[in-house]
Amino acid sequence: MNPSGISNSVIKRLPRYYRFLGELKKEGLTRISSRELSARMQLTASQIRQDLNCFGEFGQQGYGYNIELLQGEIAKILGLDKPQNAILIGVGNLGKAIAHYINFESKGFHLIGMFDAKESLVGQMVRNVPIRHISTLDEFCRENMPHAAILCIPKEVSKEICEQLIKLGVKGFLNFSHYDIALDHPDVEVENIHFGDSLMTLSYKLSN
Amino acid sequence: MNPSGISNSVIKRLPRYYRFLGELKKEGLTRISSRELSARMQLTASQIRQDLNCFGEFGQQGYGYNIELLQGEIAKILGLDKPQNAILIGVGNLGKAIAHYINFESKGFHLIGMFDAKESLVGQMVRNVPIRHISTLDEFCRENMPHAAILCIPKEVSKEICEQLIKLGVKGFLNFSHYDIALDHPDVEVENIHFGDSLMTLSYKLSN
DNA sequence: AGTAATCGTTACTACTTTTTACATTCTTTA
DNA sequence: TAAAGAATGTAAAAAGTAGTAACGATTACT
Repeated sequence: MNPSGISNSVIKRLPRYYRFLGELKKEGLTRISSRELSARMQLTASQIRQDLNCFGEFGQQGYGYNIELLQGEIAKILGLDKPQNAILIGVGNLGKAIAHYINFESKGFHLIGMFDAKESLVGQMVRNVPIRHISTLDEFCRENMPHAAILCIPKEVSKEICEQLIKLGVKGFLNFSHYDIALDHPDVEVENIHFGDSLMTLSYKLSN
Repeated sequence: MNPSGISNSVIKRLPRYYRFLGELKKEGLTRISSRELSARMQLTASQIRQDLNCFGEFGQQGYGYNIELLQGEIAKILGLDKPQNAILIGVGNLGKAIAHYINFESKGFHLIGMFDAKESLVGQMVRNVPIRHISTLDEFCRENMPHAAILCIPKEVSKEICEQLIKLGVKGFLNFSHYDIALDHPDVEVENIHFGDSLMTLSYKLSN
């Protein structure tokens, strides 16, 4: 169970609900029942009702859910309506791709800065955000107070930068490095994305 | 529980064991006890012993585990010793970064081809692998029989390409698109990586 | 040879997740 | 406007999972 009192499995399903509702909206639908939605999402109707019930009463008996309204509620639950400032550390191949590829705005964040140790990158713009030198991180954070950081840096430098960022008040990390962030900072939230681990897991599943 | 009879939570820990053992090796250590390893990895010793016990008896009473040997065993369990052929579909920002960034060889795979619909990309080389036109996918697969595909394509085209690949015998997917692969192909293995969902989850955790 | 260390393994406990079931409430239609 | 039908919200049960503790057995070390 999460600090918020909602189980992780429920929380992890929320973005998927959000996406599916977006599609239904695109299809021009205005209402849907838990039964219909369950068929589309390959879940049970009761699970959907129970998931939503964690956060409030968004449906109406005899009618179902208003798609637009429900999506809006989920957006609020996810905090998408109040974007948080984020910075990206490490603008190598991966970092650059992430910056180009991900639409932060629609996912609850506002990218306000990018940092790298490589002088030659400094000054370049990616999506109207300038790349700054890592030595200016402290100053930038004290002025702009980012809430979240996306870490696209090698494990070796992760520890130092993480501790620096946590001291500066960063509370959330999207972590692509293999460093185990903040194992003893209970107030820091981390989402890990480890390509390598996913590949090895896939390798396991294919070999067994 | 997995088809293999081992629970998913155990399997997901294997890559991390593998990585930690690699580090210990680098430090010049040759042996370690479950107790010492548990301290480093923030697990309980009991859990480590039980995890490993799913696959065999790799330690010795009174001694502990030989690091090199254990890492080798885990590599075998993960199938890293028998790399499988993989192809990458969609060589945009993300696909290109993945191709540059990930060392497939050390993670159980051998990248043998990349595909895109954009003519201007065709012929370019990334890490000595040529980009081919998507129209040649069928022919290539019939000749080279890839086991796995990394999907870096937009949702809209995912469905079609997935079905094509499954028909061609591809059994594993590393899926970056938001399409729900193979919901009714029980013999197809999928690892999903959804940046957007991870960001939204992080947004939730930061707002609640 | 005896002591200490450490594994492999079983059994237990706790937790989490999902499903079932139904009373309640709303919509719809005649 | 009343009755029938539809679908929710929610509590309680069931199923499934994961983690911990405990201990006999085995090996290393002095």
